[in-house]
Amino acid sequence: MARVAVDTPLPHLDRPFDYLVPASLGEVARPGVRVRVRFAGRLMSGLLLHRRAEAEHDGRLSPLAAVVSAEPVLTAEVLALCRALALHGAGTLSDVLRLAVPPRHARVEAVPAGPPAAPPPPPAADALTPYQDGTAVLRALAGGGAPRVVWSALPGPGWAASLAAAVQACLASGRGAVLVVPDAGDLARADAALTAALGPGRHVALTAGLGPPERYRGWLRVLRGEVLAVVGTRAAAFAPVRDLGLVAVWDDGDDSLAEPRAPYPHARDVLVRRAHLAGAGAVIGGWAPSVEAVGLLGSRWAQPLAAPREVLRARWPRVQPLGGDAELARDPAAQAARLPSLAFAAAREALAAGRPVLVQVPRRGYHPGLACASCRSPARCAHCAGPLAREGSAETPACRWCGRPATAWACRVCASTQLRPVVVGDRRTAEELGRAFPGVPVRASAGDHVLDEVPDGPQLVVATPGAEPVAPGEGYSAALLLDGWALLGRPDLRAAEEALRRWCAAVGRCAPGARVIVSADASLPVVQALVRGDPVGYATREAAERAALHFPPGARMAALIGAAAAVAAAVEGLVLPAGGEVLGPTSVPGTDDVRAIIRVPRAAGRALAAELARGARERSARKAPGSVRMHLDPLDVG
DNA sequence: TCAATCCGTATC
DNA sequence: ATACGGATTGAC
Repeated sequence: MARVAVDTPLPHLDRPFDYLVPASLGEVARPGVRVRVRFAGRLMSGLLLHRRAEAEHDGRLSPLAAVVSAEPVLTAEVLALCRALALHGAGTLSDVLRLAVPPRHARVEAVPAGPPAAPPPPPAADALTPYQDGTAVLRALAGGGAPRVVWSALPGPGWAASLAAAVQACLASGRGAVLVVPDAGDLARADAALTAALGPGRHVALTAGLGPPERYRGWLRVLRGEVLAVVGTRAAAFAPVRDLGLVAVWDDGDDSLAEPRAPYPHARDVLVRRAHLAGAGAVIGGWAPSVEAVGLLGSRWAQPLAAPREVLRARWPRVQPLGGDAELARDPAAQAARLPSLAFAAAREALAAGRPVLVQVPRRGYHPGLACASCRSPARCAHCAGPLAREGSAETPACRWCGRPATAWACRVCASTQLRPVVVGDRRTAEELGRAFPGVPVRASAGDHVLDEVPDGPQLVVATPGAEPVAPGEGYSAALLLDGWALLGRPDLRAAEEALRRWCAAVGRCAPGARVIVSADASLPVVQALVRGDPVGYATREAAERAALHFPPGARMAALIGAAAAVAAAVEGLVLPAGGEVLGPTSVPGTDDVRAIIRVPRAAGRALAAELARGARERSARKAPGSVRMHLDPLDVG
């Protein structure tokens, strides 16, 4: 008898089914193999979960139609992880398994397994020395322990070597390691650091850019134990590493780590859960760890890993905020080149020393939000604290969560009753800078023209957040972070956290002693956090504030998206946990869909996920018309 | 009384 | 989706 997870999209069939194992398949029908089974009269794919003597089902059993290949592609550890993720995200096991187990590539699979992984060379240097207890973390990993840390990385290119040192220490204990990074640029840097630390051939890099055969080849090498270490983009969080001893994620606040397919697991959550279930160590960090990561400190699941204050102070650049519009208006240089004189001076200084200057400008195309005309805090709904926006040419702005019109609005911070739209920066910045510094080369890195690195020498490097090229040596000598209020004024509850993460990414590319000018108000806590180099302190404060406003992660939210009638019926059929509320539905701009938001106290999060899953099973069992997408802990509730 | 058809429900 | 069972209908 074999228990099989059948690959069906129907939520009410989200449970294992029992099949007889024909004698001819007795040997190959092992746990984890891909199978074909007859299911409701049709031949369907599935994964063999386990073999049992007794069937749970009392009816007649069908035989397995075929074992697709003898490769046990689903390990017990990854199965347990997928089950936990499905439960947490109100999704089906099949949906999560599709994310965890890549499609088969028969030709690649036919190549026999190579020799098992050799032990790594001894560590050459301790790349965690600058951090308080960094050496202890490496020692614990090398000794078979499972330290879990939220890591605030010092600025500079050393982050990749630090992570490679952690992976190397884990490998030294005979266990495997998974490292996840947000994008191809960071992957190349982490890959190089791992090669430097471990030598060639002791790890694999997994990314969609490889193409299916190459990617499957690498994935199989991991599954077969030919390598014990993996670095990759978000799907690599599921890599079937043997004897998992360490998970690590770099820059965990980057939203490319959020999986866009249901049930939308975030690579950080995948890895945290995996470390928890497997008893592995964890390094979650970046130049600015996310509010969610810092939440792991509050619950004592992880310990902070940071440099001592004097090390940080020596390494952190001098950050000078430019203040608000009033200051700009008094500044004649600002009117000339739209560049305040302070920024102009910092750039000139670095260029004169023959060094590159980073200019960070926001991307265009953000949803225009509304802010307080007086203190510029994002405008929030008086009822549910959702973000306000003006739909089309409507006179009265409305809440993007619950849809209530904001009549008689008053700012929560300064009590002003005036609203104003947030101004977003534009592409002319690069040309204006070029005019301000004639003869100095201007390089742009944005969108589909991202530069990986720039050569040495005086130059202006204009980049959108996330596209900052690496500068030679320790980094840029100056950075100008423009249009800060545009980043801060986005109608998104994570706007300030995201602005800080992007600013810290720019700081991370700066050399010691660099000057950083940020065009944002010095009195804002998020700007002070940048000046002090204290993103974790900011995230801690932000988490407390969000809890007071019933925002995630202080509360749990779910978004239900689909046709109006389907969403209404789905919401109607739910029995919400105590303290739960429904916001909306409101229309989703640019689509025919609507979105309802369900918000419950944090303690009721598990109950909410269970109830949403029950609702989905019920709707699919009675073939309710229309489909409703459910997204727990959505990032974009703005 | 039997066969054809419809509808609901389970899918091993 | 598809298959199966039970109920329903219509003809002899």
